[in-house]
Amino acid sequence: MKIATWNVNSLKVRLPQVLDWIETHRPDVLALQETKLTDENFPRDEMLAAGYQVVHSGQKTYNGVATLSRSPATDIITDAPGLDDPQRRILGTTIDGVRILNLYVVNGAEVGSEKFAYKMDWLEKVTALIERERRDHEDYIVLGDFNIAPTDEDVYDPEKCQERILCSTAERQALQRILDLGFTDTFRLFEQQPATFSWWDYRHLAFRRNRGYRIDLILASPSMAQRCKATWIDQTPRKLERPSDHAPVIAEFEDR
DNA sequence: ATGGTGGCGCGGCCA
Repeated sequence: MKIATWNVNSLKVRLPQVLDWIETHRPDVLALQETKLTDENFPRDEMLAAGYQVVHSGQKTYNGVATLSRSPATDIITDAPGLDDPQRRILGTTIDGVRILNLYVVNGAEVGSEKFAYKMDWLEKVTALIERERRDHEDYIVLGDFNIAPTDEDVYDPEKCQERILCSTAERQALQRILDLGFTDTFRLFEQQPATFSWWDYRHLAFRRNRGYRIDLILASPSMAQRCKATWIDQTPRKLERPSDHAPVIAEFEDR
């Protein structure tokens, strides 16, 4: 089973790239973030023609999460309890018996800002949701754009980024609280090249200089981590014309 | 250096 995540930064713009990519990689599940589309504008027919079922929780202009899958998705949720939130950032589905929680974590702007406080509150409520759902789903994957670089290894210049957004102790502790529920960052199950990132700012030639961050993660429950054969970041789409600022991440799991 | 780039959508917000 291949499970992937990709922040596409507008599915309207990136649709041809996404269709090419799923044709090449044939993931069983692809979690998308930042679709920036209402549900009625989602390119459902194109995805169906490519062999993928679609669940989307979107809004105009901002945010939006979609989960594409070769098998149908059931038990769909689009919110966490206590998060009375119009922002479309959460999409839970069950696909081939695996619970998949697709997240577009709040960016948080700047440490100490109002948006940062909101990010912390949002993460707390999502963590409570995961904790509750975990009891009913042994095979559980949490994936998406976490807007948190787990460690200094996941940042191009740790000193420059110290205690700044994406890297602060508070954000890393919030991620650790999810990991403490029994999840593994599957990328780190395997030997990786140093300075392998999943997001680079559009500005200052950051991609060419590899000034990036690894903030797109695939977390696995113990039963899934045990079956994980490989996790890698596909930087090919980031090199295309008019790319997303994020690269897709793929994890491959042995079948039960 | 408070800039810079990109998306949405047409002014200003968000990342």
